[in-house]
Amino acid sequence: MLNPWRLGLLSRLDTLGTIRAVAQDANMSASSVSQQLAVLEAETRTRLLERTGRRVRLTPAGLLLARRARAILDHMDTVEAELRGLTEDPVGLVRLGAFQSAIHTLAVPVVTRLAGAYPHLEVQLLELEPHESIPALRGGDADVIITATDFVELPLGPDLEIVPLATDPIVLVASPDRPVPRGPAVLSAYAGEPWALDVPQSYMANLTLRLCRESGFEPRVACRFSNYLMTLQHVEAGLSIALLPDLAVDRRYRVVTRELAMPVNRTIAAVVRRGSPLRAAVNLVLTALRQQPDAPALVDRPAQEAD
Amino acid sequence: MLNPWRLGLLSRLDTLGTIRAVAQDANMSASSVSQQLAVLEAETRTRLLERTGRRVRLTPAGLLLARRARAILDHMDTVEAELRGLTEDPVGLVRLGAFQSAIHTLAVPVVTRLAGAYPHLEVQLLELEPHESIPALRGGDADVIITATDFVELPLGPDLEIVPLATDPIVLVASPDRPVPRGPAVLSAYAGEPWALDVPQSYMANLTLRLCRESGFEPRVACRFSNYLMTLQHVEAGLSIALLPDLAVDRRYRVVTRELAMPVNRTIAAVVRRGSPLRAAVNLVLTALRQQPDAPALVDRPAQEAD
DNA sequence: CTTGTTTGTTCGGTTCTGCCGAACAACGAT
DNA sequence: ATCGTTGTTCGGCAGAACCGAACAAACAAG
Repeated sequence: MLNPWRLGLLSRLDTLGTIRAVAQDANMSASSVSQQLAVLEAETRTRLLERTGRRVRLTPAGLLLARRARAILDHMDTVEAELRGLTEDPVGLVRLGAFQSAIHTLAVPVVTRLAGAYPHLEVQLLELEPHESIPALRGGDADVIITATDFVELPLGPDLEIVPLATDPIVLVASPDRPVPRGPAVLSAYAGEPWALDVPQSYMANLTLRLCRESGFEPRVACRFSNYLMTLQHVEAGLSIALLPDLAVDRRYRVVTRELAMPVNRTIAAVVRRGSPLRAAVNLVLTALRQQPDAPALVDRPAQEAD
Repeated sequence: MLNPWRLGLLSRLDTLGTIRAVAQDANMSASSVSQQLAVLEAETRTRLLERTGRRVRLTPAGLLLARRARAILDHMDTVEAELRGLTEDPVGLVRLGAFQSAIHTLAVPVVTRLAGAYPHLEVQLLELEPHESIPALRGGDADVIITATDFVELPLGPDLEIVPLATDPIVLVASPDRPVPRGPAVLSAYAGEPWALDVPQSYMANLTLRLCRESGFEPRVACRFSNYLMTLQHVEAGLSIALLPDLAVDRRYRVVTRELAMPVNRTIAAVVRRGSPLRAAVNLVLTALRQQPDAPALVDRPAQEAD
């Protein structure tokens, strides 16, 4: 683990030229500076200094590290400043875009919770499907969006920051009156059932068709709805079964859900614009989204350490 | 000064959820983790943790810092990796672009010095004026360029990295046979002299005209050369005086130089492409450029520290 | 309601890192 | 040749970081 204080000493050595000057500038003794730089050399296992005459010069590696050190310290300063700017209480308007099934399971609870706790914060809710939410975010028409993809790593580019929220498994949903065995569902067992599908070419319709065909049958289409709630009603009435994202299954409907024997997971993530320091209000919404109790936690990175 | 080890603990807390898990993951006791996070809160003077029930949750500020911590640690890892990649000895071709007057004062000495010390390193020298060197660098036709501007902060964008090398003062140059008083030169004293100018619309010609006019006279144009060496010969012969960048004045010519009473300085800087890790050979050339003994050192940044 | 387990925090003692001053070695200027 | 300057090494000390134990609080189970 590279120590930034030592990096700062190296950077100062680059600009001031002599160890004594660095020591004076940092209110330390020259011996300490010498020792710390030696430690830095040991940690990085690289010769950074070169004794030439009675002074010291930076090796190519040392000079590179000195420049990079400045960038790192700037980075840390920026973060610190951003953190301080977050102290002020969150006020203003935050426009939160979410796709349909995320609205009532994620967005609405968050908005109601925040509305009670932060009276000066206004959260505007926009229904934006994944394909339209990214441009809206980039164009400044939304401040935070909730989107879903099949991959954990979204190829969105460096101008956007992704905050994973949860994984959303695709589940089989059926009426409790129907004979549905417990445990993970094997699709081929439902080959003869009437299926509720999304509208043609939509994400879920394509996915359902693909999974059914991979299981060896062509689903019998009982209906096509553009709205998950109508699908749920149809299923609840015992008229069909369907594949839906778990998030879309409102628990108020009398339906049973089963995970798939061949699991299919989407990643639900919040996205914000990067670059300018994050507004306190926006970060608050982000935090509230992550701390939804019913959303399964998502481990995103083990944060490896070096010595 | 924000401690990255502590930041790492915070990041792990974000992903693992509980302090004990962090302690186990980091081979520490839970008490230490708790203490270190408390220290982090004190250093940043911000509440990062929130006790909720018998576990702990991150506040909005804490969650923001955890995410930023990951970015910082990634940054440091990247630098470390780059540094390790620099250990291998520098081989290959480095194309160094420089403008005319920088070639024989900066570039050539560096190339000759490196040629002796690093037999596997090949440095190709290209004459590139400032206005054409930047596109050449961006287009991959050069690996390092030496350029000059009137401002220390070059508005080049985030894809290029600037390494200040020296400041280059504009000086008055005249034949030693001419009566030139010692000390800084006041231009109005040379109103009647014959002037050697660069070609019309060139940088130095425009600058000379502007400075003369600001001093209250129109210079009498004795000649116009596109090449500083020809100008120097003309001046040496006693036929004219001229304003030239100090770097352009080859000491082999029998001329005298005077600083200006109203100093005009250009900044000489090296520029490299940012983004991909720096090649060892390129960094070596960069280092050699910075360590030219006759180039006046340039203090670029005091590297401020916070506690 | 009580008990047991889990979680985070506080306290006292130990270990280790970081710092200083002095002494030392090398270089360069007078 | 002498002196001042620069960087490094060594012994000693202060403070930071760590651990284990004890404590407080919350949730689950009996």
